[in-house]
Amino acid sequence: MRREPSILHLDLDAFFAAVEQRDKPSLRGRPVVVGGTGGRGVVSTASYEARAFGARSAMPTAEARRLCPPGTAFLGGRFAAYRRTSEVVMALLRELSPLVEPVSIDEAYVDLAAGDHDLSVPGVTALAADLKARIAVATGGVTGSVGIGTSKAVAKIGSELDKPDGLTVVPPGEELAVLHPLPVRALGGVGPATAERLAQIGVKTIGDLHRLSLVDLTSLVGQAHGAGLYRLARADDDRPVVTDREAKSVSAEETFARDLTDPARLATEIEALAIRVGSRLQRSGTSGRTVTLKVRRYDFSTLTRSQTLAHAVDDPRQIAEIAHRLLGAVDRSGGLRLLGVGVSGLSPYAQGDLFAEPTEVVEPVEVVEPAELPADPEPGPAVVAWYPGQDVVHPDLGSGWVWGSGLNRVTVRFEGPRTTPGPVRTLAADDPDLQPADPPDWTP
DNA sequence: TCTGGGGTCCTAGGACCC
DNA sequence: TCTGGGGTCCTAGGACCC
Repeated sequence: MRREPSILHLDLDAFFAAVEQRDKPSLRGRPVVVGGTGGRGVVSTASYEARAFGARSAMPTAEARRLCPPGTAFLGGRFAAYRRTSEVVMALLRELSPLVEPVSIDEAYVDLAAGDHDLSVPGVTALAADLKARIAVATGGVTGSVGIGTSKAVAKIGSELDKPDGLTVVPPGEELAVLHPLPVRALGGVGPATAERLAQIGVKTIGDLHRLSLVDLTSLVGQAHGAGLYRLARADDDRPVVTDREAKSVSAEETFARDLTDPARLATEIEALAIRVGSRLQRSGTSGRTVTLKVRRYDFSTLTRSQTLAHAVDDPRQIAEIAHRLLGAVDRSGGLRLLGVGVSGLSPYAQGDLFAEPTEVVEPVEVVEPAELPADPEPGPAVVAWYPGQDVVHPDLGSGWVWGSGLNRVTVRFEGPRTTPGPVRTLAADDPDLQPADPPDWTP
């Protein structure tokens, strides 16, 4: 725990749904559910309007459909748009400090002590308010909740306290007063199973947890977990903000619309998964020694089978061959609902070739520097609001997304053939040919 | 038309080595 | 003759996170 509130946690509010509402004005103010739209889909994100009807993350989409009224939008998701919007936000965070730890596409920690900031409570409060305003402008209205405190755990809990669009600074010395009334579930690492175990001995709040001895806690939930919770209940958390971590495993899995029994179909699916995993390994210049097959049966029982090899692999054919052999040893009667293939035990460089250089991934990009363009007159009202990351279409130039925008110009990167990034073009912001793209998969 | 997909970390038992 | 213990690797499963 630090003496100053120098760790910031940002959590974007209902992020996927917020991006959809930004890009499709007709969705604003209405319930929006983003996630799997098929029969076995689950909800990734529900907008706050949808949450009012009970829709929640991880809920089966079928249940969300029952809960939400007609007119609710159920969307499959546009991950490229989310990633681009996320990058805009992460770039703003990196302006605050070089120490930014993205936790996921919509969440990050920032170590403000590594930047040049006034770390008093009023100082960081003003900083957070300014950050939130800049995020809203840069993303076209996506909001985030910020928590600031003397540790990661306190910052994270702070960001949860005032959602959405929240701002909570926990002053040094007040950590326990903030933590102790909260349910144990508020602590990172306390899920349904741990909460249930704690509830059985009458522990409901973090304050209750504080009264448990280390021995009681570890005997209840295990050595590492118990020791971790013992410290968290005391706001004793010195985990650093880490900018990038090496991946430890790469995997792909698929739930089928109907359970599969046909051996040929299963073999095809394994090959497809192995190609997804292998190509990602090759793109990142890694390979791994352990191949894992995951199987979920018709009754939702789930098992894994793995094999560790003498050498690391990244070749989809080899991965598929091992996964297929592992599948041969599991009971497939009754049908399989899901198959997954993963590779772990990763090491840099492929296939045990010690002298190979990592494959350089070259993205062909043709960029027209926006700097060559005339500057915008200042100040003045924007003609049209364009937002970085926004999907757009142009009758002659095709589909693309907004790279940057000024008061009366907009820079768009148009998609090239297939997935090759196309050229960047700058257009007048009021060009009538340029239109926001409608999000696909729109089901009223 | 119940329950996704991509991860991380921990535990526990057995094999094997010293 | 009898009886160890520690460390590491592998496998499988489970909890948890977003």
